[in-house]
Amino acid sequence: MAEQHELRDRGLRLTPQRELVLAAVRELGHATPEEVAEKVRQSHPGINLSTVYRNLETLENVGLVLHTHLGHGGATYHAAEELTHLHLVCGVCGSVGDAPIEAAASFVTSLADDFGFRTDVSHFAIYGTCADCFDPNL
Amino acid sequence: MAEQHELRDRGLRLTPQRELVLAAVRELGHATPEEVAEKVRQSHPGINLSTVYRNLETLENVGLVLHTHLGHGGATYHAAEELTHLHLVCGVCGSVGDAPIEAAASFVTSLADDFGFRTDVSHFAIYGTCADCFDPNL
DNA sequence: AATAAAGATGCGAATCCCTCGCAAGTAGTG
DNA sequence: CACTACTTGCGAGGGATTCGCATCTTTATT
Repeated sequence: MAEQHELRDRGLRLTPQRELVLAAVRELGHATPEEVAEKVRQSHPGINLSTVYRNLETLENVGLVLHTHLGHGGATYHAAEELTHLHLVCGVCGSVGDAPIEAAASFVTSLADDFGFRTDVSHFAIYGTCADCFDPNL
Repeated sequence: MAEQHELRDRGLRLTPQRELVLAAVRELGHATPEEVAEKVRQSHPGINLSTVYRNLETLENVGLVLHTHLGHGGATYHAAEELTHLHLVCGVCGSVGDAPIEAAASFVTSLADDFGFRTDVSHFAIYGTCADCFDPNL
């Protein structure tokens, strides 16, 4: 249960940077590498952006972290265990809303049944306009 | 019906570059700015990449073209009228498969009803693993 | 047709985001 | 405590996109 184990059990070395990157992703919910770096710098000012990128990649390789492309360009990282919702990305305000994964269940099933396509919910980003930005007058 | 009108009617000037960019997007189905530029160069070798970017943006502003983020990083552009399908992006081979938009109809409806979220099908990219890359042994 | 004003284009520089290479530092092992 | 492999920091490198600006075109007007 100690954090050390989850890293070492997966064959990773325990470095302060690595642990901080993972902790940051978990705290932030979803964040860009830049945001993760900023978070980590609160307790470890010297961390290098390259290190953040490399650790995110490493953590993703062992399944502790996942990334999604939410549109703008950069990737967004999530802790693997927090992926219990869909991401509703608003193209107007850029906000990322959540919706329960079950909302997509039948959709996912029909894609699998009809097209043999296995939808990866972790990479599932939905674009549109959120309720706040949707103006009936337009 | 003439192409001139669809551009001028939307307040845009008619330039050879603009028309060629639009034509290229229509011919290509979906393409990156780079690919559009390459296509345009077949008949207008001197076109500048900046011009392609600017025109894609302009055409998008007036609704003739749309873009999606298919994951890798760069945006992919589509002619607005050709958006009659969903994009199933395979994370393994990178292929972009199609599925009829109706497959998502009930999903879109429930997001609207339950969350007030208006899903923009044009920006709708679905990540997962295509039938060809899906190996039951994994 | 000639002309003026608004817009577009080309070009090069500048950014942004991310990746690399390398030397120095550090965790894990016996 | 020493050794080896993996990590980190740092700076350079690279690809994609954006910007600034001078020049040229399209359009609306004479």
